Amino acid sequence: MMIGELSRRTGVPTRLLRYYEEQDLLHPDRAVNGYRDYGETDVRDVQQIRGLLDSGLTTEMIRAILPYLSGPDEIHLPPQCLTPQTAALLRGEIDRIQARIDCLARNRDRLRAYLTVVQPVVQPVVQTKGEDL
Amino acid sequence: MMIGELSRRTGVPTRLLRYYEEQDLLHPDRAVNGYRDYGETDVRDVQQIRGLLDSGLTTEMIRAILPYLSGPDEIHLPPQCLTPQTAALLRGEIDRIQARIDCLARNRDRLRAYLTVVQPVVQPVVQTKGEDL
DNA sequence: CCTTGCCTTCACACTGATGTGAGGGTTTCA
DNA sequence: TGAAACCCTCACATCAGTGTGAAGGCAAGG
Repeated sequence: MMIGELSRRTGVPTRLLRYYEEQDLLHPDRAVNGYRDYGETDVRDVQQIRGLLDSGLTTEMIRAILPYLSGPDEIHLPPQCLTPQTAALLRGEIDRIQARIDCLARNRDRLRAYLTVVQPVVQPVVQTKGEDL
Repeated sequence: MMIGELSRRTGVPTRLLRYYEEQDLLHPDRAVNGYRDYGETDVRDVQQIRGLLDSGLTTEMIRAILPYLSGPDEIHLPPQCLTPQTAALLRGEIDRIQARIDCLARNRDRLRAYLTVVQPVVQPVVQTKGEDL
């Protein structure tokens, strides 16, 4: 499919799809006329990229792990592709993701705690006539 | 305390402390000579700010909620200071953080699954004399 | 007094992720 | 043939968060 369709199907502007290619996250084929030619799997990949970017990962990290996230269930890479170095790299990325999760969870908890302290109970509705906000 | 000490105690460069002030997140007093004069609570505030920034909140959001977060345990502001809008905003942010956590956890699990499939068992320890990692 | 090490403001610059538009080719359809 | 709707590259702009350095004031100590 061409870039416009991928954009429509993912909701991601074409500008970003080109940017992700520039960042080596997507590798569409090129048609004879030079148009990018995306495959079906790119839809999922793009959503994956968006989610990870939004979660605070850099394109660099995503570039490192994306190949191993591609298949939903099926692993297509033969085991010997996983060199010790790659395995170590993956473990490192997992750790970093975990650290990020911890950080986010911590701050989520802080915000939640605050919210419950300050608003212990959701006010049913206004019972006085004044609007004091 | 002066900016240098706060910087040392929080690990945040002075440049950023000034930036946060410019963004209306910190409000140090000024000594007669013009030096910024921070209080003890600012240490916690700065860490708070760092965490929230790192969690993807903008300075604008933080500015909106920080006044309510200042006390470590004690909330001294009356609850009506938190407008319903701000509360909603806060809940929205919490939800978004949660979504990020979910996304990251999902992908972390995938990477782990990939590793365990491809490397079903962690080699106990080196039993041969080579160090190959 | 002079150096050293704080502090001040100002300001330019970079990065990553994005928006936006110019200038131009291609395909399709009327 | 011409307009519409695609596509291309290039490039400048924005935004938040930072780095960095210049130019200078203040304080303490030899």
